[in-house]
Amino acid sequence: MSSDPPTTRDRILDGAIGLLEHKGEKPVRMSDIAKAAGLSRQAVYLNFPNRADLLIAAVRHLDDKQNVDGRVAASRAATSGEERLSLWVRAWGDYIPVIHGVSRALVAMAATDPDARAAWADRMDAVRHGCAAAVAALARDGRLAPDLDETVATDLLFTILSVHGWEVLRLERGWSQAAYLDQMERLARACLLAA
Amino acid sequence: MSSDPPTTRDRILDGAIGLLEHKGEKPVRMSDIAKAAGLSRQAVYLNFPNRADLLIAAVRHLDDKQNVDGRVAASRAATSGEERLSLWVRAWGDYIPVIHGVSRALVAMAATDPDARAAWADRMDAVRHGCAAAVAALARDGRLAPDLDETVATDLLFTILSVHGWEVLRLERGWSQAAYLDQMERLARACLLAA
DNA sequence: ATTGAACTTTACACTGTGTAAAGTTGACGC
DNA sequence: GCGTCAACTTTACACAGTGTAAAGTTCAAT
Repeated sequence: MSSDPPTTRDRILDGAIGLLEHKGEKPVRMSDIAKAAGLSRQAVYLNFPNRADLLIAAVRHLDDKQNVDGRVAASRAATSGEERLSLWVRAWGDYIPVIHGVSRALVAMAATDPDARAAWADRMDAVRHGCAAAVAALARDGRLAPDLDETVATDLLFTILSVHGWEVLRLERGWSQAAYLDQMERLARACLLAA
Repeated sequence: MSSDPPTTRDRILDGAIGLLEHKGEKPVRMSDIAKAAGLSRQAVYLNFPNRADLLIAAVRHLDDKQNVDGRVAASRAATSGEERLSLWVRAWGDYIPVIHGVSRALVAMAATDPDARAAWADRMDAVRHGCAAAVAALARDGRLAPDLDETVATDLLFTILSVHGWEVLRLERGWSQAAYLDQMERLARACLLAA
């Protein structure tokens, strides 16, 4: 079952993802990715028109391999709004480490490339939808803080759960993933729940 | 009083800051900065060894012109810990729009340039100190949430008050500065204060 | 034996940074 | 008026990284 050798395309994407995950200091170049996939630089351009498209494909590749949909489905199964909020915070919080490497590269690329910008905006929109759904579930239960409008609450939750925040706490401040998740859940509840 | 014509150095820095403030799409190049200052590209290199140093100087220049110390001093004058937290959130929150343009450029530069990385880390450290002082004041008053260690509380406040968060809410989500400040104050209180 | 796809090799155009050096300009001292 | 010094311009080039172009290799399938 699926023991076929991976396609060149997949080898490139897996190589790129690997490099971006453990990347230090220097940005990952097309030639680095080629080397990681055991190809010439030109062969990479036979599979992807440019760096932006490669990075965008890498994100989608990760989503497939890591089953984002499945992860998120768990939070949709929640019975109460509060439970849904917790599950969502943890589902997304646990997905951040997975996409973090590629995300960094894509965000950096977004500074110069409109396609990269659009692709990242698109993904962040999906995350915002997850936040909106959690907030809506809270509101339905009458558990949303009364002075919070649903849109504002969604924006707040979305901001709290930013990849950037994860990077600061986890990588710069040295928090464990468990501590990160606990505090984000606590923060989300403190900020959104009615007293 | 101080009606001397500005030095070339200052004209370069002011020009760079202006460009970075209203920058759209494309990154600001050395030649753009030169043009803004009414100089040749080479003249810029007579004043700054490289782009990273120019950006770092621009941040410091802004600090001087905008009197960071004065702004922060207000929060130090607070009598209660709670007041200090509010004043700090607002002082820093109101400074973010000022440095935001240069900050973006410096952070982007940090991806490739160790000096830029160090300069930005240094500034963020200063902000963290402001957060730590506010948290310490709360703790002194016994108003810090009992399940929060001072370090964790500082990290949380620091993350909440990230430039990135401001960008998301203010620029992407279209919040007003007043709404941003109100919600950040509310968030900080919800997250840090004892019930 | 031929073909075609996947790949390599070589080479080059382009952008932006940074270096190098010779030439211009104008204020100031004498 | 003359030199000179600093601030600047102009021209030119090295370098990295992306992306394009095209000719050559390899090998499996037909």
